[in-house]
Amino acid sequence: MRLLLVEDDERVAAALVAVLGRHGFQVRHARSGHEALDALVPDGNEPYRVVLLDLGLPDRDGFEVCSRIRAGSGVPVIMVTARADVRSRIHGLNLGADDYVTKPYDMGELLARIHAVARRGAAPAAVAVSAPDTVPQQRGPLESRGIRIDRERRRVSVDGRDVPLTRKEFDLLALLAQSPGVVYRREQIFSEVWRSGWEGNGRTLEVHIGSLRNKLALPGLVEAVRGVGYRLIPDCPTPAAAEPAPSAPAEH
Amino acid sequence: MRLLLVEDDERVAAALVAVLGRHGFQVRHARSGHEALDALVPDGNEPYRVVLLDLGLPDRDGFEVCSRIRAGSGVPVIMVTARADVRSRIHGLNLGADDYVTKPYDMGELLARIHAVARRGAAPAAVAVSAPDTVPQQRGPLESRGIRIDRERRRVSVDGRDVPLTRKEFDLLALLAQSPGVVYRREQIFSEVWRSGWEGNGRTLEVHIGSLRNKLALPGLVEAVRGVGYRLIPDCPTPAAAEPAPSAPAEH
DNA sequence: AGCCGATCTGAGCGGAACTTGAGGATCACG
DNA sequence: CGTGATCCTCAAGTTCCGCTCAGATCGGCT
Repeated sequence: MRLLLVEDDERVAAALVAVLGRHGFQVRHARSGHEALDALVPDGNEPYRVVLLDLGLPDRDGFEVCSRIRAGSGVPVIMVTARADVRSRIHGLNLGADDYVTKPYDMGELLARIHAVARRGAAPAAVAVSAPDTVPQQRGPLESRGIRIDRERRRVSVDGRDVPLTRKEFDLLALLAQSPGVVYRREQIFSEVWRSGWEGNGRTLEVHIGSLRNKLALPGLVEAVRGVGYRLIPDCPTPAAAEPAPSAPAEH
Repeated sequence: MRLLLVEDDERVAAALVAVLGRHGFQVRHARSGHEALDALVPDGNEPYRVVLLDLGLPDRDGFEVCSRIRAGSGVPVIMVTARADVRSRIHGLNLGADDYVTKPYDMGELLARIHAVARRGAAPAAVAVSAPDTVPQQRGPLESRGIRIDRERRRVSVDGRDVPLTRKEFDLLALLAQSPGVVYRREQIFSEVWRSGWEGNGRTLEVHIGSLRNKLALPGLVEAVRGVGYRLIPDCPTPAAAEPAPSAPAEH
């Protein structure tokens, strides 16, 4: 049974490889998200039955890797991270992770969880090769359409112009900007930006979206999806078309 | 989306039913393991998409119920219990539970986990397994016949052309596309696409099917099955050969 | 306390989405 | 070939939902 381990810490990785190996897994070790995505491209070999996504500190990247994996494949993903707060858990699960385990964890439990997701049988590697990088998504301060979002300083600028945002506005934007194009449902937004489990009573969300739109002054950027939620329109004109690229699985 | 809640404490159950209902689940409440097992017997209704197994004190029974459920069905099971020790967790997971959540839990996280296990859909251990190549492809973008359905982005494109769909149209298409070729009964469609098991009064369903057909502009794609429901015609011209109608839904 | 910005709530508006009803087309079956 | 049931289309209603504005409430700061 093949398993893909994504882990940047060599020592942790070595230990895991050893244990997992002893339990019958054939482990492939990827040291970065990029390497992981490469490894997941179908190559005729037996596909991976589960991905163990364990990015130590740069967790932002972990989330991003997860959603990219999800964009092209249905492999079960277990996120393993030190970030134990509920927000992160919910966020990770909403991005498509199948399970979310926080460190420190019990090895036995991790194994049990791996088996639990693996026995569900991965949906057959989903769509063909296509859609490897349909959505360009920078790392670090993410940028698209002239918007620059600095998560650490919680600052946003449009075309160099600094735009002061309130807390909620920023969180909202940061969430949507995580995966431009993806539709975030209202409940999902509430559980990630507000305290989880909170149902917006009034027009709260709309009001904040409204003021966010005003401040950014980029018409059409934040799009409402009727009856569902909101999304950011990515800069590439036709993102949906996604270009099946009939002849060439042109990977950048 | 139907959900089976197994919970012996009336108050906890009531609260959960309320919250889950608000989040679009059609909840059936079983007060005991026995009742739960009864409820899981296939009865022609839409099957449960997930079981929330929350046995407060008589936990012994909880494990047993879980393994019995697993013996007869492939529904995803989430165990919710106060027993937090690693032993119990491992035991529960090894018995076939898909996730194990300990009280007290965060409602938002529970919801996220419910969605996570429901997302991948039950491996239908049910009867209708027949068709071998109609693996319900639950994750990632769906694609067939030049139609690309991206559920995350709620976008559909036909031969690269972006086709804007309304909520109902999209949900309808996404449902049918889950298993091309399989016939979805009207009631089933209503309970999936329209929340709460409300049987459509007028020509609602037909109208939506109509506009969906118009927008997709792929004649013959969405086929009406007289007196039953609708289905998508898969791209493989005729998986017909396998039409011995073994356990055919005898139309009397 | 008093100020001020941030957040929340409620009412009204406009438009998109949904529903309904009637008439015509099609199908299954005698 | 006739008949009833079922499905499709079209053109109204009707509901729902997101947007905006204005005022209320909350919370931090001096």
